[in-house]
Parts: sequence; C-alpha cells; structure tokens
Amino acid sequence: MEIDARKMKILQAIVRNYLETGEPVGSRTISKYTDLNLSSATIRNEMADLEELGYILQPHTSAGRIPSDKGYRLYVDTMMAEKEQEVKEMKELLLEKEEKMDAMLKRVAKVLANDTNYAAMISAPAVQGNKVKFIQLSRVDKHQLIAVIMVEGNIIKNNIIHVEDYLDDETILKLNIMLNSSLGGLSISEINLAMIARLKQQAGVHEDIISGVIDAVADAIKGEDEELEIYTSGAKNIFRYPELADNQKASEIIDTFEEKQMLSSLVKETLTNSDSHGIQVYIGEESPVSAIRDCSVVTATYELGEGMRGTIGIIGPKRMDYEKVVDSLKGLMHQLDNLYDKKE
Amino acid sequence: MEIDARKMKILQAIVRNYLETGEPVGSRTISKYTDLNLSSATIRNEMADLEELGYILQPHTSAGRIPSDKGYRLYVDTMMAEKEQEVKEMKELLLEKEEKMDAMLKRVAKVLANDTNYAAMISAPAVQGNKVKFIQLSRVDKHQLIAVIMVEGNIIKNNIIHVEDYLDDETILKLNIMLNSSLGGLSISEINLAMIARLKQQAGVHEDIISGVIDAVADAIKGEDEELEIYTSGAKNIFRYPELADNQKASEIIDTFEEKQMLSSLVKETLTNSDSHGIQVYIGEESPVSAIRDCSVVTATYELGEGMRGTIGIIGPKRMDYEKVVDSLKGLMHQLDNLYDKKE
DNA sequence: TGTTAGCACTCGAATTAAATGAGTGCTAAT
DNA sequence: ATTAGCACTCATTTAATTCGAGTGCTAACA
Repeated sequence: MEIDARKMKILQAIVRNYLETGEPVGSRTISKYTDLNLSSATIRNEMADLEELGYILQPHTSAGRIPSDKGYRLYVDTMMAEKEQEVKEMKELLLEKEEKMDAMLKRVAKVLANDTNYAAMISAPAVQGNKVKFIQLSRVDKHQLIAVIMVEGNIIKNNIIHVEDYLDDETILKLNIMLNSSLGGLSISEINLAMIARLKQQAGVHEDIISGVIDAVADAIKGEDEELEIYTSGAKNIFRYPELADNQKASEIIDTFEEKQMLSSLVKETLTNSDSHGIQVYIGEESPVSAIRDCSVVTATYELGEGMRGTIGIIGPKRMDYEKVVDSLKGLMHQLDNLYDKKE
Repeated sequence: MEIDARKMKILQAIVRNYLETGEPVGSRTISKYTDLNLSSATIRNEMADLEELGYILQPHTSAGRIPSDKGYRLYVDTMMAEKEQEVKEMKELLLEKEEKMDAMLKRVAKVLANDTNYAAMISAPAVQGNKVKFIQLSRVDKHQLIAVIMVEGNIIKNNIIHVEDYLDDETILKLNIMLNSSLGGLSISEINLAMIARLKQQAGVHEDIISGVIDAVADAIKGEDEELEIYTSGAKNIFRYPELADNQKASEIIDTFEEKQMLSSLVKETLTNSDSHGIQVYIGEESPVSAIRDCSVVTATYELGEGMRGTIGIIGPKRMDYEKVVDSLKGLMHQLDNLYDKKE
C-alpha cells in the first residue's frame, strides 16, 4: 500500500489537530476539520490504513490516533519542502562588535524561549577555522605569565602559565614576536602539532623552559573547543506540556539543560550534517541525546563571518508547532541582522 | 504560655520525624519515638499547646502536625547553637592556582548537589576589596585596543576598547605605565571616581581620546560586580521531594535556577549579614527570593584570601536535613582545603 | 468500486459510594 | 499532672458504576 494525496491530507489534519490539543484525535473531528468533505466512516478507513503504514498509532483501543515519530517525520519533511526557499534567505550574522559574545548569546536564547514557549539552546560559535588575530604574553609576577589570545569575532581567551625560572623582558618580547608572526592570521585548524614542534625548536636555548609556554598558548587556542559552550533558556516551559511534565521525564530534561554538556552531541551532529539550509529536525528517538527522547528538537545553524558556526535549537514536545518554530528561527535571524546593521 | 523543655523535645521529635518521612506526624508516633515516655494523649495535649504557640500546624483537621516556618526556625536555631564552635574551624580557601575559577566553582556546585541530594548554588567571589595585580593595554588593530586586567585570585577580565584615532606604541606604553603605577595594588573599592578623574587629567593632551580608554578600564575592573556570577547544579533534585515537584512550584524553582540572577538577592543578603560564622538558614518565606518560598536555603560564606567573599548555598525542601547539610558544607570546605594543600 | 449510515462493542476516564484508618478533642478516672 | 477510652472527623483508598468518544464492521447506496 502507498500513501496517496488524500491520506497525506488526512495525516496532516491529524498532526495539526494533535499539535493544538495534545489529545488523541478521532475520525469525527477530522471529518469536520478538513476541506475534503468526507464522513467519519471514510476517515476511519483511511486512518486504519495510515496506522497500518505506521504513520499514526492508537494509545489504546477506542482512543483517537496520535502521530507516530514516522508520522511527524513525514509531516515535517513535506512542510520543510514548502518552506525551503524562504529559509535560504537566512542572513549571516556578523557580530564583530564589542558586545560580549556570551551576554549576546544568553539574550538570544531568552528571546527565543519567550517567543516560542519552548526551551531554547544556543551554542557559542565553534572557533574551528577561525583566525588568530592577536597573541600576547605578559609577565604578571616572577613565576606567572599570562597569555591573551584573541581570535576573529572578538573572542578572547586567557591562560595563566606557571614558569619555574624568571623570564626577562627581552625573552618575553622575543616570544611575543615569534608567536604573532608564526601563528597570527592562521585559523585554528591550521595550527597543527608539526608547527608547534617547529616553534619549540625555534625557541632555541630556552626550549625546555619555553616549551611549557607554547604548549599553554596552543592549549588556550585549541582548548575548550572540546567543550562547547552552550547557553539555554526557558527550561520551565516544558511544564506547559503535560506529556513532558511528569517527574521522571521532567527530571531528566531539566538535568540535561543544567548539565549543558549533554547537549553537545546534538550540537556536534547538527554542525556536521547541516544540509537542508541549516535547519534540521530531530523527532523523539532520532535525537542523539537520549534524555530528551520524548521531545523534538529543531535546530538551525548560524554562521558568524569566517566559518564560525554555532547552533540554535528549540526543544519542545513532539507536538511542537513546527511551522511556527521554523518561522521563529528565521525571524530571530532577521532581528539579529537588524541589530547588526544598526551598530554598523 | 511559654515553651518549656518538654515541649521543646516534642517539637524536635516532630521536626526530625517530618524531615524523614515528609508526612504529617501524629501523636502516637511521637509517644513511641521519644525517650521521655509519654502517652499519645499527653503528646496530644502538648501538641495542642505547640500549635497555639505557632510552632506546628495541621494541614487539615484530623491530620498529624507539620512544623511551621517558626517551628523550623526554632529547631534550626537550637541545632546551630550546638554546632557553632565546630563551624568556626572552617578554613579559608586560597586558590592561587592555575585552575580556572569558573571551572572550579562549577565542580564545587556539582559535588555539593550530589552529596546532599539537594540543589546547590555557588556565587563567584565578589571582587570587592580585591587588589589589582596587573593591567595591560594592547593594540589589536588600528581601532581596537584590548585591556586585560587581572586581580588577585587570578580572576581575569578582558575588555575591548574602540578608539577613533590611532594610538602609537609609545602612547600605549605610557598609558600602561600610568595605569599600573596608579591602580596596581589597589583594591577595587579604593578606586573611586576622584582617582579616575585625576588619571584622566594626567593623560594630558590625549585626555579626550584617552578618557574613553580609562573609562573602559575602570569599567572592566568595576563592571560585572553588579551582576554576580552564580553557578548552580542539581536542580533536578527537587523532583525527589513531592511537596516541591508539582508543576506550578517546580516551574518557578527551575526558572530561578536557570535565570541565576534571581538568586543574586539571596547572595547579596548572605554576604551582608554573614554573622553566625558564615552559615545562615532561610526558611520558606524568610528567603528574599519569593520563587523559592516553599524551599529552605542554607548558605555559607567562603573567603578566598584578601576579602574575596562568595556564597555557597543549598536549596531544598523545608524538611531538608539541616544537620547533614551544615556538615556537608563544612566537609566541602575541608576538601577544598586539602586540594589547595596538595597543589601547593 | 468508493462512500456512507448505522450499530454493536471497547475501554479509558470520570463519577460516585463505601470502607478505611490515622489522628484528634474531650471526658473521666488514676 | 497523666492517661485510658471513646466518639468523631476527614483525607485517602478502593471498588463499582456510568459515560462517552471512538472504533470496526456490515450493509446499503451512488
């Protein structure tokens, strides 16, 4: 058996209705709801087919039907197809302003959560592929150096370095010049171990002392991209949806939001296969994070200038309003765009 | 009517029992529970008195009694009195190590939440009163300077400064010397407006250009102490306690934990009146944060070296195990102490 | 052949009723 | 002052009942 146009329409009607109410939807409801005028009996027949095909399911006999993950998936896919071209116009976000990145991201997450009444997450742009703009090593006191590294997009990293032996001003100056001329302008992916080894050698007599310093600098540049920074907001919104609000589930979801690292696999996956113009949908078990297996996630990839990419995500019940969420994500992009224009 | 020794003992028994079970406790239970052998009838009489005095209350007629906020308060106060001298030995925590402050704080919160099965919060030490260790202004490109400020305790702040006109190396060097000699070693509270004004004047011909720079530096030092940094962990633990786990309440509490700023009034209050050797207890409505009015909070003040003080807090149900929590807080202090010793 | 009306049937949810029992307040005896 | 005893209260539990939305199936119809 194949799914035809009419079955598709009925499926859509079921999904839409279920999104609204959260209740299983029966044949009578649909027979009134849709434009194709069919009696409840016909709908019932079609529904039986849809169930056999695995698009909908009955929580129990003599209840209405609810969409299965597969049903949601079909719905989302067709909807996305309709929206695809609009999505394309998602502007790039350039934020080379002084505004502190983290404050901005937090705000974005908050706005998004408020707009949608779902939970929102946003990952800081991974510095992967970003260029080193500025390195400076300074002496704080006899045994402490501080390394300040700034990459494009105005992200700053600091690293405190402990040294055994006192380094005089001249050595530090020399090191600074060496670091900047060697590493400046390079993207982080271009800084590999071979280069670091060469740098150590260049350091000459001080090699053994300085080795630690360079290690630390490399660490400051590379470091932490293991640990994606993730901001979240609106966790409380899950309580709006009874199907997520029972203790067991809520506890897991809340925990995921607090231990944000648990979301990193989601971010990574999104960044890896960001086709479909950056918007992706994970329904239920499709999500790589098992704690939110009862939720759906809609993610968008954003890009700040030179290949700095991050992820914005909306996490809500499976019956989330996918259309609205996609629109919200787009809307947000525009808003950020405007914000950028104003500051320019 | 006055509360006498026996009433006190009965109250204690009621509180203890309620902490364990979370259920209203009846007269029969107490008559078996306590060492003073009294019949349930006598207990009932005493309970009627305690209720009249406002220390306990009945959720409904013919239910057992539960402690009122006032009852908890009395219980906690007497318990604290017994523990007071032990608390005194709470060691200072010095963390002049390379470990990044925020990572450390997050870890501490996590440990604490796991240990206690309550939710934990910790505020980053307020830089108030801390000494500036190191200031450096560097040019990143034609119109961008970066200010790096490090204060004792290895807290680093960065600030990007936009300048209209190009500043040559010499000017920057001059500024650096000026900033360090003027501000270095001063505590933040010692840096006042008058001093900033004088600095601006000293800047001489560049005054108008440089004014912005100094403002930004001052801002980087002062800034953000408005916005206390707060870390939390273990929010999910509230689901362990049915009296907090209903949607309405859980939603509010979770929100408070996510929007950590809502906890700042709590931190501020704790820091202000940190008598009682740094440990304070807020029961129910006593808390300055209304969203957690159904919880109790136990806070401890910690001090990192020169007057850098922060707050650690445990947030749980009113029937939290106050004794254990106080012990945990002390235990944590010791653990941190050891950690420090090892790294020394 | 596809659509529809009709009907018996199912089964979760809501409603009601009854039973339970922990706990109280009061009184009278110790 | 303490306690045993007893009648009373009332949330909670359990069971029985009703209710109704929704189904599947069959037979009639276009």
